[in-house]
Amino acid sequence: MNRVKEFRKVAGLTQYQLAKQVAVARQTINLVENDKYNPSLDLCIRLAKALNTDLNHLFWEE
Amino acid sequence: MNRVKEFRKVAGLTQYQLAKQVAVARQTINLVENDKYNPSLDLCIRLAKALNTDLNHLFWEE
DNA sequence: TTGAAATGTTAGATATATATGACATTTTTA
DNA sequence: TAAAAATGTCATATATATCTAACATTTCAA
Repeated sequence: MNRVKEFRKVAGLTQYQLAKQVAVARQTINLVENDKYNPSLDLCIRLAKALNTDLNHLFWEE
Repeated sequence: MNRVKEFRKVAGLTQYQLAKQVAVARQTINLVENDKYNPSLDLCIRLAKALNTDLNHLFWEE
């Protein structure tokens, strides 16, 4: 249960736009948002930067 | 440049002990500590918990 | 100052993250 | 409400994280 979708919405981005910004396929964003798999640290960091936040806010529970 | 080695030392653990705690091979810990690759988010979270810290402290720069 | 423990590193095998392409469904907008 | 845009999902392919095993080097205690 990460918060990528939530932060993406706040940033006003579509999955496609976010995918382009972090240089992955749109499907990859979709799968990450729906907890269908386990992204690499590198991708997590790129996502956090693209969404103007940090690792804890996106991926750390409690 | 993550801080896994630093936190592991503070916790008084060897690479082998930490590896066992987070259920990976010792070599995986070694490679992560030396930035030889890109761990999965899941492993990062297990490492943060095992070292009593969080994602930002271990892997977020600045 | 030797021997044991810890760490670094390599090679080959396997599991899985990620890509591409395609299509179905849902949501949004004209 | 129809068309367009966004999202969900599947299949196949590829890159790479992670495993095991082995050995070399460094660190540390007796």
